[in-house]
Amino acid sequence: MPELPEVEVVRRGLERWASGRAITDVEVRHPRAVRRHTAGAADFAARLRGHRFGPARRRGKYLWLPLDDPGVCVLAHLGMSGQLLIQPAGAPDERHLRIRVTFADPAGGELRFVDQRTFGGLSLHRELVVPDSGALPDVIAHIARDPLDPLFDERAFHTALRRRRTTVKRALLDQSLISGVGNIYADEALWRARLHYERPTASLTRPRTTELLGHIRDVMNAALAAGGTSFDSLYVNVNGESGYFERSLDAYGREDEPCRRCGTPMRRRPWMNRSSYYCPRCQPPPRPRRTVPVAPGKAGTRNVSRRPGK
DNA sequence: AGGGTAACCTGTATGC
DNA sequence: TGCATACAGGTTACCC
Repeated sequence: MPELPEVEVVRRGLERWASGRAITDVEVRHPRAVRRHTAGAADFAARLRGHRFGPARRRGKYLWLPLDDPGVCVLAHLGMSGQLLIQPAGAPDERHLRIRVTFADPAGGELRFVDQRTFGGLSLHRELVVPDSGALPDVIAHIARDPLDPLFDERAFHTALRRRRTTVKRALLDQSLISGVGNIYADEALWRARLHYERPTASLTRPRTTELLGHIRDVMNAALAAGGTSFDSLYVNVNGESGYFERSLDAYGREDEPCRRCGTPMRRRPWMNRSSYYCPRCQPPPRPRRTVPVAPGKAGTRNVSRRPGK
């Protein structure tokens, strides 16, 4: 369950049902579910066995559980279809069960990683203490803080947007600029901010950036309060329950339905091998940044977006 | 250097 | 019914 609110729902479940428990065994049923571990699945299992999970952490869409083996942690990414479930030991195996973790207190259930598309997985890493960044797994050092992180640096984010020569939705999905935002919440926040997804980031003023970030936080907090967004049984919490934020979506998945602000039919456009949903009236496409040079002798070429100061 | 695209997978929905 | 195609909430390697 991919974006920040859904991952946070899972983190809370792990914190409650997995943290503090001692691991007795790990069964890897699909080799690809263990990521970036050259020593292989058997070694992965051996390094977990006998250790205890610490508190559940999250940055953006990544989750991790430190082990009582100091400086070592288990990192999880759900990809497009991954689930972390706490199941009674006797429950029938799910069709796409990839990894099973059993504990010294079996009455508390076992932890299962289930993943239809195998874009997600678990991996084992060193947890580094980065002076300015807190403790986080070494391989996600490039992942930016997420908008719900109290230490998210809004000023630096805005500076980065101004410097980039890209469009606003691309930037929102760039996990090295801001993490946790995916296709759904990007479309929702852009709709709320009345910004077209192809708006150049360099054209955003500081107040616009502040406003956009406010909408991202609002929609994510609202989704979190509703248990996340679920379209089907693929996206569930650790107890297998769906969130119900889908009914509150204003943009995502609403092609041809009336904009909840102005009534204009919403549109869907193919975008980066997926879709963007927007209101053509509330979120008009940006004007081209540069005018085509006029023929010599004509009135003058006007450059609409000359950058201020040299 | 940084932006943009294709690939990694399995399943479901839709149209012919 | 069968078959082909499009699409799905993410990330990465690799083009240019």
